[in-house]
Amino acid sequence: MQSSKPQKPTQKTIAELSGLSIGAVSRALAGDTKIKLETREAIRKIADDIGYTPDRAAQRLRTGKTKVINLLLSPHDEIFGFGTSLIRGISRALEETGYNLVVMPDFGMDGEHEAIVRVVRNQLADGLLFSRSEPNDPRVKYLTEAGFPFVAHGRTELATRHPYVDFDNFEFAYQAALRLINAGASKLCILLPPPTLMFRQHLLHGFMTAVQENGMPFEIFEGATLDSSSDHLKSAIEARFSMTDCPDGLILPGEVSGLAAMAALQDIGLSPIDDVKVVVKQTTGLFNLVRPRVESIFEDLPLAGRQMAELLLRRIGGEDPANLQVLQPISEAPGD
Amino acid sequence: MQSSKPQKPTQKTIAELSGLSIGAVSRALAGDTKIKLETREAIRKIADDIGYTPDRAAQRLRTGKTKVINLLLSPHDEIFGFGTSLIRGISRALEETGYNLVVMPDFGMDGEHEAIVRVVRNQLADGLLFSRSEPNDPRVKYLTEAGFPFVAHGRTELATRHPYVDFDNFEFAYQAALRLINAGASKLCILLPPPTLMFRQHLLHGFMTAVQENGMPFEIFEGATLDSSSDHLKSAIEARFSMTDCPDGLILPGEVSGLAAMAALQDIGLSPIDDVKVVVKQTTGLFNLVRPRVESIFEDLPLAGRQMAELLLRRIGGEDPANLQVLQPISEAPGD
DNA sequence: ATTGAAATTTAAATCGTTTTAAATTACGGT
DNA sequence: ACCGTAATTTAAAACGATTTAAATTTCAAT
Repeated sequence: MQSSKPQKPTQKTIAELSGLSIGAVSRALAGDTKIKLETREAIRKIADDIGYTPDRAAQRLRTGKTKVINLLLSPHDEIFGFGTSLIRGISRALEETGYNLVVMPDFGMDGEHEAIVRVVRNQLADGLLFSRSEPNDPRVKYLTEAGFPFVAHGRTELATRHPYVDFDNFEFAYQAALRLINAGASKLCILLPPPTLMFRQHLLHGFMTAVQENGMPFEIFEGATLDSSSDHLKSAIEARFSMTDCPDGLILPGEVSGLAAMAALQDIGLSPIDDVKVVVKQTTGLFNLVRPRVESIFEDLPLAGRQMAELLLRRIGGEDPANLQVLQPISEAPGD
Repeated sequence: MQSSKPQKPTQKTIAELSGLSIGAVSRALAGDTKIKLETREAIRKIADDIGYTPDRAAQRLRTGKTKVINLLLSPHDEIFGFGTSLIRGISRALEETGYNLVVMPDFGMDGEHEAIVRVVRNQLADGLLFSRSEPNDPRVKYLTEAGFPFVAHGRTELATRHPYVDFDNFEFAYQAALRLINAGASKLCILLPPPTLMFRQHLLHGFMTAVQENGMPFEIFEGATLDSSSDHLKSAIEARFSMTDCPDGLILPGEVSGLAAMAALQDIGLSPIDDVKVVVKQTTGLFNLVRPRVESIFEDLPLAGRQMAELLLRRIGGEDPANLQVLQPISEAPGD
């Protein structure tokens, strides 16, 4: 009676069913033209009929290819849903490729490099994705040297050209400043990421270009960075904007910081519309729902994720790293 | 000169170095007491010295254990950073276990069940996590039947007791209603998830209990659910609260919907403080920064993720599913 | 010394695939 | 018919671990 377990079909099953050898089956399924077209089709059919799917572990053991992409998630998600947005984009690109996405939140900088080394040395993945690049990024250096495929979110200042997807933060800051100027602000201020991060430079450069081209008074916000806790950022903003000479135009390159700053302004009795003009970077639809409504410029994170994954696959496929670089332009899409 | 590639150390390397057989090495590293303590220590030492780590693919092929946990990410993130929060908690629990977290966003309900079946049949993971349980959840049924380890976020109405982690949404709605009543609201309203989702029942039940115990007028919000797009929800709220008999107390069990509702109220000239009292469910620090400040009740998602992973590991370890159930109480922590 | 059971170790099979090298079959040209 | 080459297919060796069954060693008790 009762059949003793359906027994997962393997190439051996197909070999027996077709009377061919396992080797022939393997080649046939791989589409090797050394196998007669006729036999290839016959085998393909049997495989489909019995619902054969190759065993990942066996393939991986034999070939060394893991079919795994690793995403290093930084603990600093200064933007709401940063991780999820990226993940969604990546998964989209990986959807039909047979690749799996493994996420590794790195708990503190301490373990991060160790984690990367482990992935490379133990062949835990075929490629690596990470964000928050630094001018002299040690991850980029290590991976480049090891010849391990990766795509960074953000550029670096390293000499060797490596794969990246970056948002045009120069343009973001430049346009944000222009908007403030057009709105009538007379002294501009921008909140920046910590100096270690590459995109601080781009933001700063874009900002400086705009203020200098227009001869505007300005200041770089001190006392907090984009990575500061909301509490800290909020009190820092309150402190600065309680003073008499405070700026009346503020650029906030992140949603959390945008919200924190607006709360701060309102809590000390300033209007983010009339008293201090605000421009935020938006990555979700969040600011469409925040009142009062402030200006925003959109960064498409799911798109970035998709592009990162696509570049990574091409890199794994052997393409020259120097050609795998994408600079994402700013857009005003609502991002929902 | 130049050594020809460091050659990743395997058990064979250790066997040669120690003069023992591969089998002995394997047992020794596994801590098998059939191997003399002395030898075990010697082997352990060699392994550490040469930096041996077992090959995942080989272990997986031989044992059938993947050391992979699969997370099905739903496209309906009605809460900001739902995915990331959960992921963070899960990763925390998996940190030292050797398990990897693979995330699979399911693109539409169509592919979801297919994806689950594939994971089970192809042994793509040792266990599965997913959210948004339904009263008669097909995933729970299938996985229970297949004997495949899983933990659901949310309970079901199924007869067999299965592992879950759930937030006490009854208590959330109950307490939220009480707060509105205490704040002087005279007619309460709650926004609910779609009828297919289990937690709608809990919210509804908690809400009804509170209004009936206090003899309050009430209504269930119609025209939108927690899963509606922000745009749709916003116009629905605007429509309803433009009418004269509208409620003056509103419960919003999600951050996005909370924000959308507040925007709607403000846009039609109502104050979320004076005109319509609002209570939202908070899962991040978001609402600490939203002005005007409204009441909130906190759901700890990273904690839920950690608990889900812990239960899953215990389930994989063979524990009785019926005992692996956690009901998370509400809390007022700021959730940052 | 000898025996037998317990303690320790080894040899070899196995998981499911890919791939090298060898074997077989087919076929056009003489 | 026969030969040589091209076209197909097969047998067997990996990949690196775990595990069954068998072999060896150890050692207390006679």
